[in-house]
Amino acid sequence: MGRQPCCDKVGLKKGPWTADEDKKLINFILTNGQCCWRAVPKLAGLLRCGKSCRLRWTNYLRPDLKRGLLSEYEEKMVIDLHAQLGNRWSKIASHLPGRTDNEIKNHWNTHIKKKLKKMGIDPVTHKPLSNDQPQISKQHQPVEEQQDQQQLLEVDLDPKLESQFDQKNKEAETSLESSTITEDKVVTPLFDDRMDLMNMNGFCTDEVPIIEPDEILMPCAPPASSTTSASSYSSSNSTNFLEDLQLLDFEWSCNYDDNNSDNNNNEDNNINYNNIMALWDDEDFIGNLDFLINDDDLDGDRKQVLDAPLSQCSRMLMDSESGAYGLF
DNA sequence: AAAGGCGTCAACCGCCCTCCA
DNA sequence: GTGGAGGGCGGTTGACGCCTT
Repeated sequence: MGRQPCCDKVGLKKGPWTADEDKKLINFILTNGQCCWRAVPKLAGLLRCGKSCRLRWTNYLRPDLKRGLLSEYEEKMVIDLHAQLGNRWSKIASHLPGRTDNEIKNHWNTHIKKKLKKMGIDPVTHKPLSNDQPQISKQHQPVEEQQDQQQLLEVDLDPKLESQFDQKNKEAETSLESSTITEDKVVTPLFDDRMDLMNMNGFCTDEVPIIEPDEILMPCAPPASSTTSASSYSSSNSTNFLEDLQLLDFEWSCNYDDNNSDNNNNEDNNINYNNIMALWDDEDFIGNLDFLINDDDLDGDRKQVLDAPLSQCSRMLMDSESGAYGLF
């Protein structure tokens, strides 16, 4: 006998999620947190497999997700990490804040693979393609492509950081002869040092923890005017779920203070939770969610917002017991 | 304007791993 | 030690939109 299916598939809905289903799922997770996924569809009133709910949440609805194309820097990180880890997309994703394994996998297959092949690099081995395989001879390769190829091997750094990096790298060279991979962490002197420097610069990288049920990061735009109300925005000027949240009349501070971990106070949590629930009851908001689902034409400015470093994030915590969200 | 090709990506499938009774 | 449940992961599929002819 084969393994039993993860759920009874009879009568279960498949295919694209509707805004209403999204609402139900988010509603449920905001209320109860991420618990047993198998029970989620039943409790949330969804005709979906638990697995489908988990995927929908982790790949699309999670509030800390970045949307839009991978930045050049992220792309280079993916290539670098792929060279070390292979197709371990979740590991790679854990190094890229706000990106999912599915997103990275798709981007790899649709963009990066072609890019590397075009430049004569084998996307599997990350070595120059052998002669029997079609490749562009370097002699005949356009200069700019040769430059691209070189740049792919190096992650761009802020010039201010470059000198710091050089110094740190020298130290690293003395302690580590070569890159090594451990079970859970890529140990690449060059790469990790760059990561350290990025952290110094306020850009969160390195080991990005998988989101815990009680800890969710919210990218944060500059503090919105407190006069903005939930009912005053429309889908026409709102392209992003996260942005929309920030436009609302919440007392959400963007000045996240790590030492302020005491902020998990229930009163604030309840206030914010009520705001969020009110938000989900707002039909415009669901409209925006639908817009988000079909969001495929972000303009440059918005993409910048989406790519904003996590240093600009406020931190949204979900009380693991009450399931209520609170914000620092 | 219509048809076909192509690219993209959300979602599904099935295997694997971990945990726990 | 063993088997089942639940979740994670990587590969694949299919719907949809855009582009070309």
